Amino acid sequence: MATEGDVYDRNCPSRVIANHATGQWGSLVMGKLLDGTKRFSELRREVAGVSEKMLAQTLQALERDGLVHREVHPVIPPHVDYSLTPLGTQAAERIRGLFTWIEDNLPHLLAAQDAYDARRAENV
Amino acid sequence: MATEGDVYDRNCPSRVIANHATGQWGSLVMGKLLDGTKRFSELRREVAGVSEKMLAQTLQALERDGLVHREVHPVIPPHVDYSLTPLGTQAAERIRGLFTWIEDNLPHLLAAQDAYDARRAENV
DNA sequence: AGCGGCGCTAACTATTCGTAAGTACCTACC
DNA sequence: GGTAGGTACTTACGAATAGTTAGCGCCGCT
Repeated sequence: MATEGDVYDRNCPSRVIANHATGQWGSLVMGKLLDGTKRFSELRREVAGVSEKMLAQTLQALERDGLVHREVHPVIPPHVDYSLTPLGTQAAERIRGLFTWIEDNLPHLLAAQDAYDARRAENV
Repeated sequence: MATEGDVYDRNCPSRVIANHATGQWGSLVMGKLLDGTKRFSELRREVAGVSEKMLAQTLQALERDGLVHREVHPVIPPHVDYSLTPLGTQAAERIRGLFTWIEDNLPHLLAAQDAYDARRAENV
């Protein structure tokens, strides 16, 4: 192995990429793009809560990492398509796996939160 | 389905849990704990770059979500063990999957960054 | 006797993020 | 024909969030 990655090394570039892919907006955008090509404004609407600033910033980071492909159609009004690269698709599948797991196990997770809060309450 | 989770709804509790699990420190901590029970100071050392404040905060969030188990041994000097719950183990496996994928594909990702930077440079 | 390790917490500061507005151009409507 | 709205962003500023430093009480080691 010529290049070795270690996300537990704070100076390893893989750490930065991991932050882009697992960050709040990066992960949600990747997950959405797994459904297919989307326009900027579609993502803005579908990834609820993201601001235009953060969406633009997130997409630029993911594009630089080679996870997202940006295609500009030089028409008026502007039309820009975002899609996953083959590389990005592989990453997105893993992210989506986590999200669906969380969604499927939400009842257990919420129950754990309640139990935790109850324990806290009685120990005061 | 009684309880429905949707990480793309900004008010869904799954969004918060997803942020804990995919956040910079949360994801790294979960990944590390997949190797087995760790003490606070072990995590601090092994998750390079985390501050004590963020580690404590992160562990508390993960504990509340039922992903991490915290066991205090009331001895002096203090001894606290952190481990993954069965629930946390499932989530951590998915996180680890993403990390190892990133580490394995680092050369491709770095190449993509270089290509992107080169494209930017000539278009100036 | 002093230093460092243990697992935190509190106060302060640096960095990041969200909010709101501006850009330049077009379509549709009244 | 003037206003409202949509496209894909960028910029400036206040608010939230993260990192830095210090301290705590107690211990073993030297």
